[in-house]
Amino acid sequence: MCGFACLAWAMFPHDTGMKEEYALEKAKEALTKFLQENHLRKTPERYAVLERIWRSEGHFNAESLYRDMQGEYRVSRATVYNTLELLLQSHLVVKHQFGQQEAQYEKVATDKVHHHLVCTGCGKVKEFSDKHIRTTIQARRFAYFEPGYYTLCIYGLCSKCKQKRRKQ
Amino acid sequence: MCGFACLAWAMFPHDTGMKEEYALEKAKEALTKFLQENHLRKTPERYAVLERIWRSEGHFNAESLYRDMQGEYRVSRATVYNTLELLLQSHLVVKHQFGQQEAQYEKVATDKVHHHLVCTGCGKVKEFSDKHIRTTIQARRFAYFEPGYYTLCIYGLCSKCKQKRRKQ
DNA sequence: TTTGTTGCAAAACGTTTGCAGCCTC
DNA sequence: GAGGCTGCAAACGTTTTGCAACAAA
Repeated sequence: MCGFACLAWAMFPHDTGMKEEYALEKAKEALTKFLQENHLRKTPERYAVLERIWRSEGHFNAESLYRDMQGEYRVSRATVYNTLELLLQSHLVVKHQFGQQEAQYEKVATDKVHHHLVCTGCGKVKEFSDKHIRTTIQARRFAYFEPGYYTLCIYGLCSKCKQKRRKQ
Repeated sequence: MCGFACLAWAMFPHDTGMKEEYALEKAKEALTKFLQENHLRKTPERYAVLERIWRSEGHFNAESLYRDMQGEYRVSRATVYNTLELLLQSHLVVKHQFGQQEAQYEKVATDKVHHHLVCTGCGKVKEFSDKHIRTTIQARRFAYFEPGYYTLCIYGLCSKCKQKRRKQ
């Protein structure tokens, strides 16, 4: 048994060939289940946000999500924030706070649990995967704490910024 | 050789009996070295901020640091933020962005590299140490990235919030 | 003397909140 | 029909910025 009782991880097992449609459908089901269990309403806005996120790749922030949705849907900023909070609670989305800038989100659709390299020079964020690190962290148990998900950020200098610093 | 070229970790090796005075003195030396190497000025305000941090324990944020310093020293909020940025760059201080709240800082004085459990229910942050996790992460090398420090946050529910959720 | 650094206050920024009206249940 | 949820805009709190004065080099 994995200490990380993460709905999404369990739902989307290792399957690199998984169709996108299928993933979106599964995500919708998970959201529906979550809303029902918590006696929350199944509003079209909530599904619209979910869809928009599932059609995109990589990191995004609340503002970019809001902007991207204008035109296609009519959803307010407040609803974007509200819905992100719900998706966070249902483990369909993960939130990162890299620099001091705005929060970054990611869908937990694929099984690609990864870690982050954040350059303190230019602020760029790269991803990397390390099975050994992942399993080590996920194997850890806690007496009075139920882990849901984790974020590992390694801060340092990318090669470009390292060179810049040398020249000075 | 450790991939983490962290000034502070190298400077303060495992030594649980280290005198606080000594640690402060070492930290001042490190700051001086950093300022000189980067052609920055050794202002009294910068050393005052360093001292105040070194006399405290645990996490703090910019505002609490600023407030605590009023009376004893006369340092502006802007200088607090500026100096924290310098201490961050010199790896004398580490910065965390837990929830959506303000950033938390910590001195890197002792060798207690630790990880964090963040409760998504009440927002409380607990620390834990795990040598296995630590060494696994620190052993990792990167082709085009020089790691400085890392933060590992495990988000989940503390036992109190877990019980609350059940009752609903 | 030069110019990096300071204090102050205003501005910026992401996020949250209050409220009237809407729509799910 | 009740009240959870929405859009809108104003408010919030943290962090950044602009600028004149100061002081380290």
